[in-house]
Amino acid sequence: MTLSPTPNAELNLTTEKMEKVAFILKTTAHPTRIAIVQLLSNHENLSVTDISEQLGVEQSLLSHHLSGMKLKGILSSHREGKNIYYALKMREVVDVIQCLAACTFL
Amino acid sequence: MTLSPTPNAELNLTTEKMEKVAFILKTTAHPTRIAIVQLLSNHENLSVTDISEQLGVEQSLLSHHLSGMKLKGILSSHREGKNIYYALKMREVVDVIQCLAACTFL
DNA sequence: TGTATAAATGAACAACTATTCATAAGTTTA
DNA sequence: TAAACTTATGAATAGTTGTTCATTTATACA
Repeated sequence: MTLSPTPNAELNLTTEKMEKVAFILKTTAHPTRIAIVQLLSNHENLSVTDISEQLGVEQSLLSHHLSGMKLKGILSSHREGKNIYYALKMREVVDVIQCLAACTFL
Repeated sequence: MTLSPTPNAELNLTTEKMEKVAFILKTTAHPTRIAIVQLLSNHENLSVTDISEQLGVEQSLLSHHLSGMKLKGILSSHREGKNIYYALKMREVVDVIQCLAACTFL
């Protein structure tokens, strides 16, 4: 049996916090970016080429998505030779996606 | 002690599901809309005027936000005399916000 | 019925986001 | 060092979202 994250807690965010939450949600709210999070939740590190091939998304477009997500703190990256490997940094977004994906009515 | 919603489950969404999740995230990803969810998570029903006063958001703008959220299934509404009362329909969005708000680094 | 109140709507515009394309910047290897 | 490979960047454009304002619709009440 499984409990909710913080059962029945009241939501009581400051304006600043709401802005920050909105900011992260906006960064996550795109099918391609959700696919990226999903891939990286199942593979510690992937190069841009790996991701591009897996998702069938063109290099440049993918790069734009990746650098945006990195800038906003969702992903991290490091170079290894010719390749740059991306990893999930803010793992909370996985729970966020999981939570909505579990809605049967979606 | 509290567990995560579905502990360590792998994320494995279809393209269609990713689109639906993105759709809901997008609808939530705005400070005013997060404030609306927060208000309605703490009060079963509120009229547009109530919300407008609480949030200091102008009637027409608020109305646009509310009808969008209703259209997308996040809120419901019913009329009582002159007033229209809104309520939270998709309670999962509270968990989504809660989850991100709990990130200490935000 | 006329006036007041509550909320929705639609058009216009501003602001932001996504996508494409061409090019540049690192890195490796011949 | 030149060629090949991998990724990033920037400009241009298309598409979407947010905001404002004026107007309309619905209801209540004098």
